This record gives sequence, structure tokens and C-alpha cells, in this order.
Amino acid sequence: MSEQDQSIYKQMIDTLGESENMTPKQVKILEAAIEIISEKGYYNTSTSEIAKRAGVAEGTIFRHYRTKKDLLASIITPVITKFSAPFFAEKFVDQVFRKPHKNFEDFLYAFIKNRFEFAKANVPLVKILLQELAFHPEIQASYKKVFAEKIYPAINNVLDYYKEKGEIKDQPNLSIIRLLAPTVLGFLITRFLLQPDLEWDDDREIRRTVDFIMKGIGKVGE
Amino acid sequence: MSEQDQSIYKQMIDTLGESENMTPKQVKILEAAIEIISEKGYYNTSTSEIAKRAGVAEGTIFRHYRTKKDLLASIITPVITKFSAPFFAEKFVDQVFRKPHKNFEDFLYAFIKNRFEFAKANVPLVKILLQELAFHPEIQASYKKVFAEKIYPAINNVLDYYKEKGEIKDQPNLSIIRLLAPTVLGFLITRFLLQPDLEWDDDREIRRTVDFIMKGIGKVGE
Amino acid sequence: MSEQDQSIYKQMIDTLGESENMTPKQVKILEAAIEIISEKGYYNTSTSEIAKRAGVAEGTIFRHYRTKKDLLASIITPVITKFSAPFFAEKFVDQVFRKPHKNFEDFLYAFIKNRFEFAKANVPLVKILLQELAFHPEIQASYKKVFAEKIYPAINNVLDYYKEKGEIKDQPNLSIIRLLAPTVLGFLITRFLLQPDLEWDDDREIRRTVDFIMKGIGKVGE
Amino acid sequence: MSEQDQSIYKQMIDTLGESENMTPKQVKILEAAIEIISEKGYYNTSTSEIAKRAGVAEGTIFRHYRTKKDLLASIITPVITKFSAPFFAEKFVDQVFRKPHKNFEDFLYAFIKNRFEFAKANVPLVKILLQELAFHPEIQASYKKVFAEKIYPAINNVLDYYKEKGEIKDQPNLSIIRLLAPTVLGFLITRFLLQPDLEWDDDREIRRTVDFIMKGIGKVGE
DNA sequence: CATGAATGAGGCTTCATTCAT
DNA sequence: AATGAATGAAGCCTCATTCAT
Repeated sequence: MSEQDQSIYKQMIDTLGESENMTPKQVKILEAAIEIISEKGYYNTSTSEIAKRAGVAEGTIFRHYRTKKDLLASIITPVITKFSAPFFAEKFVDQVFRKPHKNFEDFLYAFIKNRFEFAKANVPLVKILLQELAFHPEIQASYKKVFAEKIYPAINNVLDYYKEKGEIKDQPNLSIIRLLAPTVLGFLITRFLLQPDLEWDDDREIRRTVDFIMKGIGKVGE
Repeated sequence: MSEQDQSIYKQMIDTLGESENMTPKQVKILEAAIEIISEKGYYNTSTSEIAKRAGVAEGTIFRHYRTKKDLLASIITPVITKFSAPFFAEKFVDQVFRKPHKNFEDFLYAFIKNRFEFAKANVPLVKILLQELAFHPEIQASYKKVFAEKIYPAINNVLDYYKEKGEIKDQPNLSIIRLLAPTVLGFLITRFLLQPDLEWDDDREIRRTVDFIMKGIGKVGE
Repeated sequence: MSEQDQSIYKQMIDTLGESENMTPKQVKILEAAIEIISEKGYYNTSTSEIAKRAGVAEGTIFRHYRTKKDLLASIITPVITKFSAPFFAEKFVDQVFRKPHKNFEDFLYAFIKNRFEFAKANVPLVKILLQELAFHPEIQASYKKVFAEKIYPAINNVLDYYKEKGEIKDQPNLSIIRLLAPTVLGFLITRFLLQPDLEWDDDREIRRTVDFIMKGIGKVGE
Repeated sequence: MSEQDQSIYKQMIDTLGESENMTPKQVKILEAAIEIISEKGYYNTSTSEIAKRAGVAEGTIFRHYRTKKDLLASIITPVITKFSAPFFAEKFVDQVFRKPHKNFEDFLYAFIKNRFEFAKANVPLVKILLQELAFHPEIQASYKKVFAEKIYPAINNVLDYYKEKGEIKDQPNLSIIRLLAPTVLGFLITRFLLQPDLEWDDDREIRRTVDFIMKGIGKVGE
């Protein structure tokens, strides 16, 4: 799995700050916005507060983002992209067919591990994504697009592949996803958002998750 | 499982309207608030809009609820209670020990089925609960209390019981819950909030969910 | 000096309650209004709060007083009357000419003493009068009328009388009043409103006040 | 006595407008607020009315003053300070000991004259101060502080000084102040607030006031 | 007489956004 | 690019007053 999507939170911003045409102030604005919005939510965060935390005049924000919602979009859109990065076309499918995963369980472990690291490095961003998704139709649309065009097809491929290899029980892929996704997401949400202060033995818990899924989905016990 | 907690949405309000001392206008206000807030979220819903939809003067809202947030609380608090109703003390535990469930699978099926019916009858309320939980510390506190005092102990009992009977694999109960809860919730959320328009074969999907969990948790295949 | 104007606060109300056609509820309302308004001022006191403290429905207030301002007027008007009671026509002037005061100093002492007792018995009412006078033109008008028709003429008489007797320096009566009034009022205000918790030797302080005025006004030292 | 505290009303604002960082709009707001509040009182004055009179959007008020009460405070606080300016430390006491006042009477005349000019130049401000003092605990606190720390000690010094010189009768200073203050204040209030339209011979009336006080306090006639 | 739910005008305040500098 | 004063729409809430019961 790619490593360049780790730690977007700062990294993403910095990268943009250099590669694209971001001024230092713009970077400050993004950082401040991410911090505050992830703490208090979009509607409880005022642009003036963001400006203050960023050490910038209020007007400056609107020089870079036409509206407050634009600012939110500019935070969330990359997260949607990066979060689904592994599913993007070749890389992901390639890994499945050519890479060292000798079976589905191996693949699943690697996949969860990878998304785990991503979430860990980007807690505030993931938090914003999950919280705001419900309230902003534009963002939902953006997500649905990525899901339909990238995520779903990729997963589909993988599942079909392992089904053929006889490692996955015969069920509609959608049903499988419906079971798989909440299990993985549920783990990440519990781990990083609901109970971040518990003492987690992360690796054991990841294995447990894999195990749980494998039992439920796999053909092993049958 | 009790049937008196079905369909709170209207039923709850009506009941209150009669049993408690709710005026017809107050009922209208609650209904309107639930509708609009579940559509657009708390922060996108203005009290004036609620008043308009309820056919009431804006001031009337504040005769009955000191604050807009009070109004939200008066919607959510009963949901928290009712949603966890099956866990409340005797009933739930009794069912497990004395009632017709011959094994954990049976119990699980009955339980999911029951919560499924509840969710089905109260989509708007559940939606509000899930969406707003993130933003209102008071509501979080209220939920945590119910979870710690009612839900968790009840589940604990059940799991211990079936562990003793050898139907559940030996894992920490917290880990089991961490796997179980997202699976059930994920199903309900997908079914009623994310993809309500799909043509669902509900019973088959419930069985699939039970099956998935049983495989992952149970001792069967070992 | 008349004794029937002592302790209006309760007494006034009770009297009205019997003699006039006041219901017990109306009495409660007046009492509550006086208490709260004297504590927090007219504009910081809501009719609902008055109703609550009076143990009465809000509507009941408006059954007895057309408006909130009417309620205030019904409190203040009698105070204006009673506060200037000693000046009312015959009684007052009579006392001056026929009664036991052998000189102006004696009269002054009796007068201040009398108004002192009145103020003492009616602190809340006096407080309301002083505080609200500034903001309600109707009340000002009412006061000016009483002053012009009763108070001023009466004082005028008295001053002229003692001037003739050679006990008061020859100055315009208005100037005398301008010096006299603040001295007396200033004492009462300090005593009951500004520093009510100090340990006052009331009689000594009254004598000091009389002395101060006598020196300033009288012919003694000349 | 210093002359730089004359005519705060406009002068104060103008000064601030230049020396401090006040925008022209902010100056307009202050002027409008002073005018209207002094006419109708704080609670009868709406922020929208102030905005209208100031030719400013209502929101602009709240950019400069977080609260309506803040606006009031920003008007009154300087008045409290300026009104007691002559009492502030050296200047005042110095004048007493080193300056041209050959006796207490001279000093008293100069003092009253000075405060008279101040009141004359700041009628609206003084009116607001007197009217609102009763209703705003924060303002009371602010005043009490100034009184305890500046005014009282200064007066104390002066009285002791002239007592030693044998020009003032031996009474507790607090008693003297209790007699002195209402006489001076009563004069100013009558002159500028109660009867501003009378034709006053100001100098004669000031002398009368001084005379009245001297007789009452002084040792002359004894 | 009494009630108290209902009203709706109006108050204070917030905040995204604009614009002259 | 950056500023920050200014805007004004819109939000929440209060409260005196009315009216059907």
C-alpha cells in the first residue's frame, strides 16, 4: 500500500503549500480550520475564530475560499480521495493479484492495517469527514461518486478473485461489503474517536477484526 | 421483547399528548421539529421554520421549551431511553434465561429483529440521535449513563450466560461488543439511512447478519 | 403628625384590601410587585415573575391592572400621596401654628423624625419611587402636581411664619428649600438605601441633621 | 483644579477618537448612545435605535461593544473616573496645602465651582450615571472602588487639615461627608436635571451653597 | 373572578461576507 | 495579497398582553 497518504493532516497541507500555490497564511488557515472544526463541528465554528487561531484577518480567509463551505470542501475533498486512495485503480488491484498476499486473510490484514495507519495519522480529518457527511449534500455527492467509480469496482474485483479461489463464501458482493465495511469502520471509529484513551493492543485487535470477518465471510468452517 | 416501544415517533408523542399534559400545539411542535431536524440537522433548522411548519407562533415554542436545545433534548432523551429499552433490567435478562430462546443464535435473531422493528418505526428519531450525538456533550453524557448503567451490564450478563453454555468463544466481552455492535448498527444504518430505497429482503438480511456474527463469535466452527 | 401613614408597605395594601374592593389575589400581586420591583427595578421585573411570586396566573394581573405600567402607578401614586401627607393642607399648617413646637428647630426635628419613621416603614416603596421617577413621565407629572399644589404651599407657609418670628434668615423660600430638601432626603437615602447596614445612632444623626440645617438657615449665629 | 476634564461629553469622545483607535463610526455610536440613553434611560433605548441615530448598521455596534451593557459601561466608567478626577492623588491634596485657598471656605468655593463646571459640560453623562447607578451592580462596584480608594481618602485629608486649623467643627468625617455630599449633589441635580430651565444666578447660588455648608460645618458662629 | 396557553412584536446578538485601503 | 471595519440578514429568545375556557 502506498505510504504517501500517511499523515495527511499536516503532510497534506505542507505538500500543497509547496507544490501548489499556497501562501503560508493559507496553510495556517487550513490548519486552524481543521483543528477547530474537528473539535466543535462546522456549525459551531465561526470564520472569525478560524481567523484568530490562524493569526490572520477575517478577510484573508475569503480571499482564498469563496465561502465558508468552500473551505470545508477543500478540507474534506482530499480526505475522501486519500481515504479511498488504495482503491484507486491499478495499485490496489495490482497488489491483490501480484503482491505477496498468499490468501484473502493476508490481504485483509494488510488492508486493515494500512487503513488503520491512515486513520491514526489523520484523526481530525476523519472526524470531520464522518461528522459533516450527513449535513452537506455536495460532500455526499462527491463521496458517492468516488465510491461508485473507484471503491466499489475495486472491492468487487478483489472479492470476485478470492471467491474464484474458493476463499470466500458465495454471497452477493454487496452483502459482503455491507458486513465488512461496518466491521472495519466500527473498529476504527471505536479505536480513534469513541475510546481513544483506552489502552489498546492494536495489533491484537486488528487480528481479532480480521479473524471475525474471516469466520463470517470465509469458507473455512464450512 | 416488549412491543410497547415500537413506533415511538408518532406514538410516543401521541401518548404524551394524552397521558402527560401536552397541549395539541406542543404536539405539533414536536412533530414539526422531528421532521425538519431529521431532514436538515439541528443547526440548519431555525425555530421560526419549526413554528411555521407546526402552525404556531414562534413564541409558543419557547413557552414549552426554554431553549432550542431543550427542544432537541426533549426529542432525543426518550429515544435514548427507548432505544435501549430491551436492555432494561429484568425483562431483557429474563428473556434470556427463561424465555424461548434455545440458543444464542435464536436470541440474537430475536434481538436484532426487535431492534430492526424499532428502527423501522422511528427512522427520523434514530437519524437525529445519530447525527447530533457528536455535537452535544449533554446528550453524550446522557447516552453514556444509560450505556454504563443499563446496556453494558445487560449485555454482559447475556454473554456470560452463553459463554458458560459453551456457545460463545472465550474473548473479553468488550471485544465481543466492539465487533457485535457495529455489525448490528451498520446493518440498521445502511438499511434505513444510507440505502432506504434499495429493495431489501429484510428477513434474509437479518439472517445473514446473525449468521455473520455467529460465525465470528460462536464456537461452532472451531 | 399623623400616624396613619406609617408602614404603608403592608398597611396600605391591607387597608385597601378591606376598605376598597381588593381580592386576596390582588393583594398578593401588589406585595409581590413591590418586593421584586424594589429589588430589581421596573424594567428588570417581568409580569410572569410577579405572577409566580404572587402565586397567581399571569392573566390575573391583567384582570386587575390594564397594563404593567398601571400596576406600577398603582404602587407609586399612593406613595407620592402618603409621602407628602404631612403637607396636606390644614393638618400640617395647623400643627405649625397651634401645636407644641415652640420654635423652628423643634418643628424641624419633629418633621424629620416623622418622615424618618415613614421612610423606615416603607423602604421598598420609597426605593421604587426614587428609582422609577426618572423614567416615567406620568409619574413625574403626578409628583409635580402634588408638589405644586400641596407641598410647596405648605412649606411656604411654614417658612414665612418662622421668618416673621425672626427664626429664619431672609432668603427666597425656593433657595431655602433647595438647601433643605437635599439635606433631609440625602440623610434618608444614605440611611436606608445606601448604607442600611451601618450601625446608625439614628437619634444623634437626626439631631445632627437638624443642627446642620439650623446653622445654615437660621439666624442664630448672626 | 485641572481643566482638562471639562466637557467630557463631546471632548472625551473626540479625544478618544483621535488618540485611541476609535473609528468615526464608533464615535458616532457613542454620541448617539449617550444622547438617547440620557433622554430615555438604558432600558428604554434599543440598540437598533442607537444604530439608526448613529447612521450605522446595528451589527456595527456589536463589533465595538460585545454587549449592550458593555456599551453602557464604556460610557459610564470614564464618567466615574473623570467625575472624581479632582480627588485623584497629588493634585487635589496639593491644592489644599500649597495653593491659594486661604481657608476652607475658599477651598469649598473653588471645589464646588469646579464640579459645577464639570456637571454643566456633561449633563447627559451625569444624568446617565445617576439614573443607571441603581440598576447595574457592576457599575456600583466600579463606583465603590473609586470612592473607597480615591475620593474618601482625599476628602479625609482635607477635612483633617482644616480641622487642625480650627476651621471645621469636630465631628466624625463620615458625618460631615454625609451632610456635605447631598448638599453639593442636590444643588447640581436641581440646577441641571430638575430645574434646568429656571433662570439661575449661578454664582449667587454657589455662594449660598458654600455659605450654608460653612455655617453648618464651620466653627465660625460658635 | 381566575386561568394559562398562545401570541407576535421587538430585542439583542452572531456571523458569513464585502470592500475600501 | 492582506487587512479589518462595516454590513445586514437571520437567529434565538423575552415578554406584555389577549382570550377561550
